[in-house]
Amino acid sequence: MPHVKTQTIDFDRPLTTVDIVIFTVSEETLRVLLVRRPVGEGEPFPGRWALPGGFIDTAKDADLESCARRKLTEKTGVDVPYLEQLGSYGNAIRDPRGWSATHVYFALMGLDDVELAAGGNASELRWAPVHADITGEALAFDHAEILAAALTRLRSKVEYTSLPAFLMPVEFTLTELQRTYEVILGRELEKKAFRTRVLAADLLDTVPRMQVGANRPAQLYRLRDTRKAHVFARPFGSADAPNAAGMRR
Amino acid sequence: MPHVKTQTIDFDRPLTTVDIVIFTVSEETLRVLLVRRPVGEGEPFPGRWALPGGFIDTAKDADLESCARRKLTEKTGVDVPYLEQLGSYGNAIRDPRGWSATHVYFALMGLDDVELAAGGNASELRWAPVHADITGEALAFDHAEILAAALTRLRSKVEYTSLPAFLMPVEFTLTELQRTYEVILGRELEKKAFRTRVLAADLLDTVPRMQVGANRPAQLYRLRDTRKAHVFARPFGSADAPNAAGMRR
DNA sequence: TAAATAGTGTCTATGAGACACTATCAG
DNA sequence: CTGATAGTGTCTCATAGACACTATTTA
Repeated sequence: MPHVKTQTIDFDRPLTTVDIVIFTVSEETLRVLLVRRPVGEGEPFPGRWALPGGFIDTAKDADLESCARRKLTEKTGVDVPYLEQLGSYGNAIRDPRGWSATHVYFALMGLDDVELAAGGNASELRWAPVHADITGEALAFDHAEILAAALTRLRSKVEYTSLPAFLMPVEFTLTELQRTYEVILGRELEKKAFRTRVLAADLLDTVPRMQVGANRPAQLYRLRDTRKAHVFARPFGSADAPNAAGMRR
Repeated sequence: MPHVKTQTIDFDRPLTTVDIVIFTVSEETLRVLLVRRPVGEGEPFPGRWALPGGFIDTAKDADLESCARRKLTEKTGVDVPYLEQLGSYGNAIRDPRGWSATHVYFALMGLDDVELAAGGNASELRWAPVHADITGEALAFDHAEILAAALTRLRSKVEYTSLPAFLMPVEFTLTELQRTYEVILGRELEKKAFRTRVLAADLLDTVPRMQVGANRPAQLYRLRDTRKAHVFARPFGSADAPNAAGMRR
């Protein structure tokens, strides 16, 4: 009898969910994890792609964040290194079942060791590339709008934080990290300025190995603090956008 | 019969509220609006001070933000110039009535023309000064924690945005604006650097009047865009904290 | 006149941007 | 050797910080 207490409250309770926008980078492409909506009786948006998430289980979830972590672990099989709240979205029309609100989390992960183990059926889960117009895709609910907000947040924070380091495999070179910045920002950064800043920030530990290839070997690094992002005093610049900070949230 | 549809959903619905942290500055003091909890049958935290807010009215509120605006207008009688989402807080224990989640908004307003008209009884509503230890006060629910988060957000954004301009009366001098920055940041700023930055940002319109007093008159300004904050490329500095940006959210 | 606050001139230090330069590998 | 990418030296420019200076009012 889950609704015994409801009568003591004067207002109807909105449907409440938690959704997660989780990004990664692979093949020099920013990607977001999507799941396919189930097809069934009374299911909204059957068969459409959606952000991972779902209803809060008030019996199992102690709070919103652990609900988000639970859902992520169910999908990716790993404990994500970076998780923050993006915001919440609630209105009368986003869910055909009624007034609903979703608490949205924003997560980043590297892709070295992970397979999307979950669910069995791989067609139900995919790392979708984030093209320029992905926010126009026919995602379920208002998830296209939420994804757009997450992208804005990501791009904005990448301007002045070390967030891209959370999108890397465990070990990486400075050039690879710079490429991740460039992929997200959609512009090139100046090599010397980038390296000076990142190294001065003391974010990275060198690992005593080099990445070899058909050229001069590159020093490998790994994140020193895998839980907290670094904030640079100034945004990354570029030739055309000397003050490209955008709205920082 | 508000709960007819509930049986189609497998999970219990958390209680859902919207709360607002609204700041202002008066008498060189940062203040937050608090309301007294009602005393009555089944009311949690009776008589305690709390952030303004309450249940979503799914019949009247089209979305979360309009719910927040409705509650603010009920309390302050004005349309607040700055409103953004702070985040959401939900867990099993914050409300004795059950698993609950609140969507929290962050608002700023100037105090020139406003009386707390609402409610009639003035003892139910107050602009509480934000002292160093206000977050230890015995606010209702987890509102002390939410207030602490809002303060962190405010202080963080004041380092690199024009947010304090939204805390000013309609017309103000540069020195008064600088004082507001200093009150919030808890440290003094360098006059010349402050003025150069603010004027270069092209945020303000001069009004063709001066503020007179027992000294040289000061130019009066007003905000050019009363809806959008400006983001400075670098944080405001100080003697002791050349890189005092903190975590920007 | 003094007191008080408004507002400016100017020097220095810091770090980003540009870009050419050197370094070290495979083949 | 060449090709390719890693990594550095160094100059210029913008702007913050410091702080002393001038400006304009009332009493």
